[in-house]
This record gives sequence, C-alpha cells and structure tokens, in this order.
Amino acid sequence: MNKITLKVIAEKLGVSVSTVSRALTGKPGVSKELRDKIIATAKKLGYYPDATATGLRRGKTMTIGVLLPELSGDFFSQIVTGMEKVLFHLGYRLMLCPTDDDPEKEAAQIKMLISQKVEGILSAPADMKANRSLYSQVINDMGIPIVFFDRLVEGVDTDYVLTDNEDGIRQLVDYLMSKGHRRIGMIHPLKGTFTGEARLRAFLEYKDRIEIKEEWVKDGKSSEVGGYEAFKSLIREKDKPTALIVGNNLMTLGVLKAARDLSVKIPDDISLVSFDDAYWNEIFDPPITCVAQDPHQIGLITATILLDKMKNKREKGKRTNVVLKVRFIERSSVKKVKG
Amino acid sequence: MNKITLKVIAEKLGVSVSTVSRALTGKPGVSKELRDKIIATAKKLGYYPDATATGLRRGKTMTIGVLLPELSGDFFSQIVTGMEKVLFHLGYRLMLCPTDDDPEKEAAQIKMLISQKVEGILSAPADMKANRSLYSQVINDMGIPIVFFDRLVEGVDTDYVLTDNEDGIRQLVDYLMSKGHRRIGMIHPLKGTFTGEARLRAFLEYKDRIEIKEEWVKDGKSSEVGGYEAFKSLIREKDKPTALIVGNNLMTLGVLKAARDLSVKIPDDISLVSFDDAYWNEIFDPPITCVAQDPHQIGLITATILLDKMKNKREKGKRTNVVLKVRFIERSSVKKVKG
DNA sequence: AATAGTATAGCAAACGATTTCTAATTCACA
DNA sequence: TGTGAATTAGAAATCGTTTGCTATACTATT
Repeated sequence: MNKITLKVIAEKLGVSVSTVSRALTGKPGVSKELRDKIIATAKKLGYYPDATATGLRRGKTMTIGVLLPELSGDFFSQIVTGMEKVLFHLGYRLMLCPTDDDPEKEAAQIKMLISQKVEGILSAPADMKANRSLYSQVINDMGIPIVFFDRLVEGVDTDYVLTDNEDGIRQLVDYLMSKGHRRIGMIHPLKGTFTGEARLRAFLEYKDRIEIKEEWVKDGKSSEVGGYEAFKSLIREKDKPTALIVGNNLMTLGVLKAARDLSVKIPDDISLVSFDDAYWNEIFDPPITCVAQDPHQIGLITATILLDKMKNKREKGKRTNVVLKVRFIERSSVKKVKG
Repeated sequence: MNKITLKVIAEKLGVSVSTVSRALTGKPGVSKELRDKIIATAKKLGYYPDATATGLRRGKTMTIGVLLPELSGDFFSQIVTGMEKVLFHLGYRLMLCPTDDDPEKEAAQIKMLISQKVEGILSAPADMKANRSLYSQVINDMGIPIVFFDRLVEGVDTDYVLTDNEDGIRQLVDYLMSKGHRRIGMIHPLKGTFTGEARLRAFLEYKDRIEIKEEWVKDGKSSEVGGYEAFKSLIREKDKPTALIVGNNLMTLGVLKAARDLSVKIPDDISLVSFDDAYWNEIFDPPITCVAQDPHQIGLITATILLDKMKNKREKGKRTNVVLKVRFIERSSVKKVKG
C-alpha cells in the first residue's frame, strides 16, 4: 500500500539508499552479488523510480514537447508518428500540445513545457509572428533547443524542416495552365499561419499571368468545415473559375463533400488540385491530382535534428535548415480546357 | 542565464522563500501589497515554476496518461481530441502513449506512466489479456484510476466506455440479409484486441443463418495495409461472397484502394459495409454504408468519467460502465441480390 | 610486514517547491 | 493600557533521487 522508494528497499536489505540507487541505475561501486540482490528485491517489491524526483535532481526529464495545431487530422498525426518512431526507443517521451492555431493557447502550452523542463521542443507554430519573443526566450534564456516543422516563426533563429510551399503551388498552377486553365481560384490555409501565407502568396504571384478574381480566393481556415464553407460560397459566384487549388488535406475533404452536396461535378464543372496527398485521395472519384508531402518523413527528420541539437549543445551557432520538395502526383481531377 | 527560482525572487526582494511561494500560489498569509510586488517581480524575472519540484513535493502532477494503439488514424485521434477538450482547461496535460498494439510496448508505457506519477490513465488496451495483472496492480497498489475506452482487459475491474460491437455487427449483417445477401465475408480487426474479438465473434454467430466460408474471414490487422492485403487475397477466391463486412475505418481505406487497384466494382462485383464512419466515407463513390461511432464523444465521456473518479476517490466501489450504440448509416455500397 | 592501491558502501548535501510550526507584529476592544 | 485574536512572515522539514566525499576492508606490491 505504501509507496516503494529506494529507502524502503535499502531498509529491507540493511544497506544505504545511495547503494540501492547506484545498483539500480547501473552505476559502478556496487558488488555484483549485492547489485543482483538489490535488483531482485526492487522488482519483487514493485519499485518504480519517481520521475519527479529524478527530474528534479538530475535536471533532465527525458521529455520532448511537441506543439502542433491539432491532435486529429492526417497530416500532423503522421508527423507525430514519425517523431515517436525516432524518440521512443531512445527513452524519450512526447508531450503533445495542441494549440488550436490560437497564439494564446500556444503561449500557455510553451510556458507549461518550460515548467515541465522538457529537453527539447518540436513546434509547428500557430502564428508567424505572435509568439516570437517567447520562442526566442525559450531558446536563449532557457537554453531549450527548438526545431520548427511545417511552419516557422519569423525572426526566431533556430533549425527548421519546411516544405517548399512556393514550389508546390507553382507546380500546381503550372500544371493547371498546361491544361489550358487561365481562370483559377484558391482555398488557402488559415491566414496568419506560415503555410497559409506562403501558399497564398505563391499563388497570387501568378496574378499577371492568369485571372484571379478576389472572390475566387477564400480562407478555408485549414479545416474541413472551412473548406466546405469556402467552396460553397465560391461556387455560388456567377462568374466562376475553371479550376481550383485547395491548400491542404482537410480542406480538400470539405470541398469534396460540398461538391457532392451541391452536385458539382469534378472535373467537369470545375477542375481541382490539392496541396497534400492522403490515402483517400487516390480512392476518390475522380482521384485527386495533388502535390504530396511525406509527413512521416518530416517527423523523422525533425526529431533527428532535435536529437542532434541536444547532443551537441556546444555548437550553438550551427543551424540545420531543411526545405523539402513536394512530389507531384497526376490523377484525374483536372480536365483540359480551351484557353 | 541562471535559473529563476523562488529563492532568487526571495533574495531579490529580501523576503523568505515561503512567502514567495504563498504569494504565487494564491495561498493566504501574504499582504496584498507584498503579494503584488512578488507577482510583479516573478513575471519580470521570467519565473516558471519547476514542475518536477512541485510534483515531488505535492505528489500530484496534473498529468493524465493515455494509452492507445497509434497516434495517427482518424478514430483514435478524434477520441484524443475529445479528451483534450475536457481536460486542458482544467489544467491537465495529456501524455499520449502509442502501444502499436504490442503488449510489451504497452507494459513499458504503463510503467513509464507510473514513474511519471500520472493522476489517471485512459487506456485502449492492446490485448484483451496480456497486461491484466499490471493493470490491476496500477489500480489497486498504486491507486491510479483507470478508465478503459473502446477496448477492455478481461478481469480488470474498473470503469469503461465501450461501443456495442455485437449490436453494430448485427445491424450490418441484418441489413445485408435484408438486401438478399446470404454469402458474407468479413475482414476483422486485429485478433487479440477486444474489438477484433468482439466483432468477429458477433459475425460468426450468424454461421447457421448465412454462409460463411473460412476463406472469407480474414484478419485485416486493423490497418490500411492489412485491409488491402486481406481484400486482395479474399477477392482472389473463385468462390466469392456477395458481400463483405470491413471491421474498421482504416481497413476500409485499404479495401477500397485494393478494389480500385484490382478494378473490382463496388457494389456491382461485391457489396461492402463498414464498421466505423469517417468524413470521407460519404465522399467515396459509392458512398459507404456503415455503422458509425462518435469518437469525439467517446473521448469526452471517457475523460469526464476519469475526472469524476479522481475527484471522488472515496467511493472505491463505484463503477461507471458505458456501452454506446452505433448509428446505422445507409448509403450506396450495397446492392440488392437474389437470395 | 608495511604501505600503497582498489573495490565497496555509507553519509550527507543537494535539486526547487510546499507546508507546518512558530514568532512577531498589528489591531480591536474592554 | 493590557489582553487576546488575527494577520503576516520566517525557519525548517519534507518529497525521492543522485552524487561527491569519506571510511572501511581487502588485495597487491616491494
């Protein structure tokens, strides 16, 4: 009933607490026989080390904080799975902290992670600017290494793993243009997020070469519902684009649902391409043409970079900045039109 | 550069550590002015309470452990999102622990959670029996409250939130029978898991009323690949069933992908129903008929029950056992056949 | 046989917060 | 103006580990 501590084991065996500690942590200074006996009784009594005590004493917690917009959603949960693959067998645990893309919640989570004495932070920040000084404080004052993934905070000098959003958008627009499209709309991810801004900006750079009406560009809020609503209002315009770029995974689901509900045929009524692939994109009718990221890979890389940072604390100046290319996947959601 | 502790603040203001502690934790015994001054300098200096110290001293960590098969996948990540909704604003943090449906990894995670001194555990156990004694030890010896969700460990006496798997399967089979099907196959979730066993068992109870060939029943391992492989081998049989039940979300994706790859038409070549709904089920062509759970709701309920257990520690005997009904959703993935 | 050297194990001081107990001060009221 | 209660603040113990220092016993070396 009472908690089993080192002291309990020590008293049971008539040895000192420090000896028990050394025996169980594999430190030298304990004879083989005594060590075995200690390990045996520790197991028999059901001893579990107290992580708060260890963490307090050692100053290390073996915990990595992960900041991300949401726990659900294919993209981020694939990333997290990748991270876990790298970190688990090294003994690290993840503390996943959804921000709901709300900078205030993000700030609260960051402070919580500081309190928890995490050894590192992996973050897909909610906003491009909002928590800049807090992030910098974490890195400089607290000395906690941070690696950004998928997104960035401007002006925070640290490592990151991003996707070449501009290139991805260009591949999509160029493809649409090659199919004859000159009137193109976009449902972009949430304004203020790094990806939202980047993808929108890259798209708008085409404004001289193609027709982009203001009503064809909507904020899909990075979510299914957002995509659903955006498509509904976009498709209601009398003057419609011939093709539509949807800025991420979840919004594509919303768009397709809306298209179904409104009996809008793809690609006959409107062509569609998506940023991000997903397992189901290939199964849809029509299968969705898209540029694909590899979220699992993003997770692996990000975690690996963090590990490296944590190991080589000395080389403060070193920065590993990765920009991944997307992979274009042509399927059947775009039809040819006459320019 | 140096860590800001209560001591630092105390020395700066020429007061004692205990006063600073009382001021910052809102405890009585500090005058208004001094308290304000302390709070102000704490903020100015950038003080963050040390969770390991607090946890050690108080014996509480405000952390809830969550054991689940995987971090990705729509079903469980929706559940977790629901849990987080309930727990976050009460100040609890989640420690998500994927088990990969591997009892050994599950055991390791449980032990880790004990060490972390979590205040409660929410678990969708990997195996129906494997870690029975460990779970019981957690509940009885450690006094850590546990609520199972989606799955159960036999013989562990605690609260749970389950789905009526038997009823769900019955609704699916009955529906198929009402459409004239008498030769039915099943791709069931991973053997050994609670849901895998329950859904398979419920299906096999029909063996006298319908034809169920052994080759029509496959373990889809609860995953996309598993479903994909299972369908491929099942559909290769010369003597095929006229309808197929797919035992969860992810496997349905795999099955549909396989069907596409093999040009198997649904429902013309084979009818299909699924246990679990998902956003994309409605978008597919054909839309998938299924019985739906509400994972978000499962998360909310499970977390709420745990909170209740943590609050009323006294009523040890009390058990809240919820069995949720599924919702049948008819869409177009089943065709009528002649008995 | 004396001494240096090496395992082995104990003592006690941290780590940073909370909390009990106690002391000092203020205040009220008779 | 004195007594008791209330208020405010400090000292010190405590939570469970880790770890530097010390002490003992035993082996090896000359």
